[in-house]
Amino acid sequence: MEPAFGEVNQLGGVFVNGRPLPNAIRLRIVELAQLGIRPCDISRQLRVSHGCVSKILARYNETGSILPGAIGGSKPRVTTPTVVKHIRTYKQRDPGIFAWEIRDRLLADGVCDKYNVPSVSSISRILRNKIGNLSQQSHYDSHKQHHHATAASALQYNHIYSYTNPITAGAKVPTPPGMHSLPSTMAMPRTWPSSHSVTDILGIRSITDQVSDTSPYHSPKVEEWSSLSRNGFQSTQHMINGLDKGSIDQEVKYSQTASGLPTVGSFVAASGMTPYPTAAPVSPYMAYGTAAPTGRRIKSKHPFPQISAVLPHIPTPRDSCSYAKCIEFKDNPFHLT
DNA sequence: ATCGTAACGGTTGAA
DNA sequence: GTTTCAACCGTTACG
Repeated sequence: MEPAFGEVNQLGGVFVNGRPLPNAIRLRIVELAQLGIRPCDISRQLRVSHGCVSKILARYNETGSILPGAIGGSKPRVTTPTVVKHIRTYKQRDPGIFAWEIRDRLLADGVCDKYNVPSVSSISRILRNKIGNLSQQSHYDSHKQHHHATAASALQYNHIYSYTNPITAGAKVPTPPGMHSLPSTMAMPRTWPSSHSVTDILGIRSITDQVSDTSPYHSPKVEEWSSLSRNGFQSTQHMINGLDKGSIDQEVKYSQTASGLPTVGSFVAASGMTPYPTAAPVSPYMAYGTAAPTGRRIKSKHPFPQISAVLPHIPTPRDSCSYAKCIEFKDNPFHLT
C-alpha cells in the first residue's frame, strides 16, 4: 500500500520509502551534475540524500539511464517448457540417464548455456515431478506434447528471455552501450519501450502529459504507454536536452521547498544554469518511466554523457520479463492541492 | 567536507 | 486470492 504521506529526510526533502524518486528529480540530478555542480550541492539543493545522488549519478554514468531499476517480479525460470521438453526427450531415449548427463546434454545441444542451465537438482526435480513415469506415455502423446510445448515456449518465453543468448543470459553481464547486434528476440520485448534514454523517457512523458490527469503523480502503466512510446513521439522541437520542456516545467514543481526551508539556490545563479524554480510545492512522485537496465555495470568511456543521447536499452532477462510496468501512484501523498 | 557504500526498512510483482 | 521471494528503492550512518 502506498503510504498516506511521504516521509521527510534529514535535508527536509520528501520521499516515499521503498519507492524511487520521480524522474524529474533524477533528471535534475543528472543535469546539475553535467553543469558541474558537485554532488553534495545537488544533494542539498534538491534535498535528496547524497547517497541517493551518488547512486543515481553512478548509474547514469554507467548505463546512460536516469531511470530506477526494475522493482519486483521474479527471476525468469530456467526450467522453461523448452528445457523440460528436452529433458523429457532425453529421458525417453535413455531412461537410465543421470541428471548430470542431462545437464551436459542440454549444454552440448545448445538448449541452455552455462548461465541458464538448470542445476542437477532442478533436473532431478523435473524428472520426478514433471515427467514422472515416461514409460507409460505413448509416443503419440509425447510427440503431441512436444509440439505444444515447443509452440508454447516460443510464445511465452523465447522472445522474452532468449536464454540462449550469452549477452542476456546473465543479468549482470555487461553490455556495451550502443550495441545494436541484439537478436530480434531481444530487441523489443513485448511491452518494453525501446530505450531508456532520457529522450525516450521524456518523449514518453510528453505524451503522458497529454493524456494524463492534472495530478503529476499519476502515470499510465507501461502496458499503456509502451505502445505510445512506439507511436512516434520521439524528439520534438520543444525538447530541451532531449526532454520535453513542458514536462520538465511540470515536474519541476517537485523542488522541495514546501517545508518553508530556505532553498539552496545561490550557486545556481552563479553557475549560469537553467534557473529552476526553487520554491515550488513538494510533489515527489510523478510519472515513472520504465526500469533502468540495472546490473549492467558498464564502464563508460564518457562519464556523464549528454542526457539527450539515445542509448538503447539492452534488457536483461529480468528486465524484459518482469519490469514492464512503470510505477503508478494513484494516491500520491505529495500532491499538494 | 565530501563521497562511496552497507545496512535498513520499505515496495513491488512474478511465480 | 494469498504467500513467497528476490529484485529494487532512498535514507542513514559510517569510514
